[in-house]
Amino acid sequence: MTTLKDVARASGVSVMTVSNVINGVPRVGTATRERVLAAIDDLGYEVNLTARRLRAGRSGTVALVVPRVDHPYFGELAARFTDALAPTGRHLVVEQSDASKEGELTALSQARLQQYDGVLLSAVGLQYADVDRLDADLPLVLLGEKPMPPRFDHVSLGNLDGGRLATQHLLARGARRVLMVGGTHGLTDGGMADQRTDGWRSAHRAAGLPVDDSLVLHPAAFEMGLAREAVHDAVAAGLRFDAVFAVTDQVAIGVLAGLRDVGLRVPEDVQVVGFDNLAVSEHLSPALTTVDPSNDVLVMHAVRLLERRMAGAAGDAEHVVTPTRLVERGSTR
Amino acid sequence: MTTLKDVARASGVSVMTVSNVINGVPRVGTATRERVLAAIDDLGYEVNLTARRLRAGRSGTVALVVPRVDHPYFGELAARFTDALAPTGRHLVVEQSDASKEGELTALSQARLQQYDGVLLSAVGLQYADVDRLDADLPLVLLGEKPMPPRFDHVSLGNLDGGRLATQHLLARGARRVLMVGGTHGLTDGGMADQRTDGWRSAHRAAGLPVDDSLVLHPAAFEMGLAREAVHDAVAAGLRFDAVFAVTDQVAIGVLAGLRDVGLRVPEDVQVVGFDNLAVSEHLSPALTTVDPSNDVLVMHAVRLLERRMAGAAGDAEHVVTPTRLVERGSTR
DNA sequence: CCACGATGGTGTATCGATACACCTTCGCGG
DNA sequence: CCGCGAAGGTGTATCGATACACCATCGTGG
Repeated sequence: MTTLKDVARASGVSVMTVSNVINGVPRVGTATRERVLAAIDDLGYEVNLTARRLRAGRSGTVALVVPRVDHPYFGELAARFTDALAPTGRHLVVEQSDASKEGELTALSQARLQQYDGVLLSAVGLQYADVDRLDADLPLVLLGEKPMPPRFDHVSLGNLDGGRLATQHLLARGARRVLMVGGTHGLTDGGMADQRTDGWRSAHRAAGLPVDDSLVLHPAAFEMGLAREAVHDAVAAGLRFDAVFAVTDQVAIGVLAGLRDVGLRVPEDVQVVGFDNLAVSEHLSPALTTVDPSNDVLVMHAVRLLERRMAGAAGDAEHVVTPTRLVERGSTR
Repeated sequence: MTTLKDVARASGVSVMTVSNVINGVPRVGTATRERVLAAIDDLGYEVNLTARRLRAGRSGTVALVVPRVDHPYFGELAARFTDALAPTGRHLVVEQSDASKEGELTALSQARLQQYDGVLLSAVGLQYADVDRLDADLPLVLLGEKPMPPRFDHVSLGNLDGGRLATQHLLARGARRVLMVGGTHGLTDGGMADQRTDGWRSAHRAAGLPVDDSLVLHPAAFEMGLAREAVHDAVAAGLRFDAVFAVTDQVAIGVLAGLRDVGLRVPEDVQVVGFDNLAVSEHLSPALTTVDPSNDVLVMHAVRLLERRMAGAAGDAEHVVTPTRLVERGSTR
C-alpha cells in the first residue's frame, strides 16, 4: 500500500507538500504541484480515508439507519437521500438496524455512528431509551413518527392528517364500514400505526359516524402475506365491511390479494386506500389509491437540518411534519 | 469525548491494560478487570472505531455495493446479506454506486472500499475497466452477470438457464409468439439481459421454433413505467404475441399493467413470466409465474468466498453460478 | 536457596494524514 | 542597502488504539 511518504519520496518533496497538493492548499508552486501529481498517478496513490478521518475528524460520509432495506418504503427513502446528498459532496451509506446479533443494536451504537459526519436515523423499531443514550453533539436527525428525545431535530410524516384524508375519502365515496388493516387499538407506542389509526378515528368522528374498534385489524407485522391472511380471516369470521384503509401500501398489496382470493371485487365491492405511495402502487391491479406523504419534503428538511448540525449549529431542535396528499386511483370509486 | 487514556487515568492502570480488558486479552487480573470495567461504565467510554481500524487494520465491517436500493431486487439482496453476515459477527453497510456526483464512481473508489474488511460488489452498471482498476488484494467478491476480471471470486445467477426455463414453460403451455420485454438484440455488454435473452433464443431453437427478433423489446431502462409503455406501443404497432417473458419481475409488473390497460387478459389472452421472484410477485393480480434465481445460494456462496479471502486465502478465484427454478403461478396457464 | 516459569502489567513505536508553527528565499519600497 | 511581507515549503506533534517487547513479582521444584 502506498502512502503519502512514498509519494513524497518519489517526487522529492515533504509529505506536507503532498498533502497540500491533495487538499488543494494554494501555497504550492505550479511546478511542484505537477511533479507531485505525476508521482501520485505513477504510484497509483489513494488517500487513506481512515487516517484522514482520525486526524481531521471529517469523513465525508453520512449514514442512514433504517430497519431494513427490503421494505420498499425504506429502499425508496434511501435512494432519495442518496440523490439529495450527492450535490453536497457527501456520500451516503445505509445501515440496517433490524439486523442485530443477539438483540444487540450494533447499528445504533455510539461507537459505530461516531464514524460518520452525520446520521439520519429512522426511529421505527427503536426504543426511546436507545436513542436517548446517544450523545447530543453527534449531528443527528430523527426520521419517523415515534415519540423521541426532543433534543434532536426530527422530521416526520403527516400520519394523522394522512389517515384522516384516506378515511374521509372512503367515507365520501359512500363507504360506511371501513376496515383498518394494520391499525392499533388505543395508544401503543405512539408510532406510525397509532397515528394513522387516530386519523381513521378522527375522520369518523368528524363525519358523525360511530367508531367501531372491531374494524381495526392488527396483524403481527406489516407484511403482505400477513395482511392477506388477515383479510381471509376477517371474511371467514363474517366481519362485514365495504372499504379498507391499509396502514401502508405494502399492507394494501396484501389486502388486494386477500380480497381477490375470497372473490371480492375492488372497487365495486370493497374500496381500498393505502399509505406511502410506493413506486409499485400505480402499477397494481387495480391501481392503488393512496396517501402520498411527501417524502421529497421529508428528505429536503432532513438534509437541511443535518447540514446545519454538521456545520456546527447548536440551536434548539426543530420538529417538522410533512404535508400529505391523496392520490386517487382505481382502487376507490 | 472520552478515550482509553481517560479510562486508564480513572482506574489507575495503563492504557494497555484498558485496551486488554476491552479486547478480552486474558492476562488481566480479575480485580483489575473489574475496576476498569467500572470506569468504562462510569465515563461512558466507547471505543473509537476509526482509530482501531487505522492501527489494527480490521473494521468488522463489510460493504455491499449495489446500483440502487430502491430496486426491490437489490433491497431484498441487501437484507439477505445482512442476515447472512450477522452470525459471523460482522456488520454490513450498503453503498449505492449509481449515485455518482458528476459521473464519478465514488462508491467504487479504491480509497472508499479500503475502509472495509471486505466488499461484495454488484457488477451491474459497472464497467470492466472500473473494476479492473481495483487492487487484487482487497477481499472482494463480485456479484452479478457481467464479464469481469477473472482474478476476483464471482457469484452469478443462472441467467441463461433461467431464461430458457421461462421460455420453455411458455412454449409448453402453448405459446407461439413470446414477446421478450427487456431483452437485447445480439450481444451488448454480456450482462444479465443478454444472458436471459440468450435463454429465450435457446429455448426457441431447442423447440425447433424460429427466433423472431422483432419480438425483443428493449426499453431504455428496466422500470415498471417504461415496460408498461413498451407494451402499449407494441400493441399499438400491431405486434402480435400470446406470451411475454419479462427480463425481471419489476418489468413484469409493468407488463401486467400495460396488458390490463389495453384490455388483454392474463393468462387467457397473454401468458406472462418474470425473473427474480420478488416478494411482491406472489401477491400481484394475477400472481406472477417467475424464475427463482436461488438468491439464498448466491448469498451463501458469496459470504463463504468473502470469508475465505478475509481470512487471507490467496488461491485461485472461484466462479459460481446458481441454479434456477421455475415458480408457477396464475400468470401462466 | 536459587533458578525459572507463570502471572499480571507497562512503555513506546506505530498506523497514515493533517494542523500549525516555523523557516527560506526573493522582490521591492523606503 | 536594509527591512519586511509574500510565496513556497518543511518538521513535528497529534488523532486514539494496538502490537510487541519488556519488566516485576511470586510460587515452586530441584
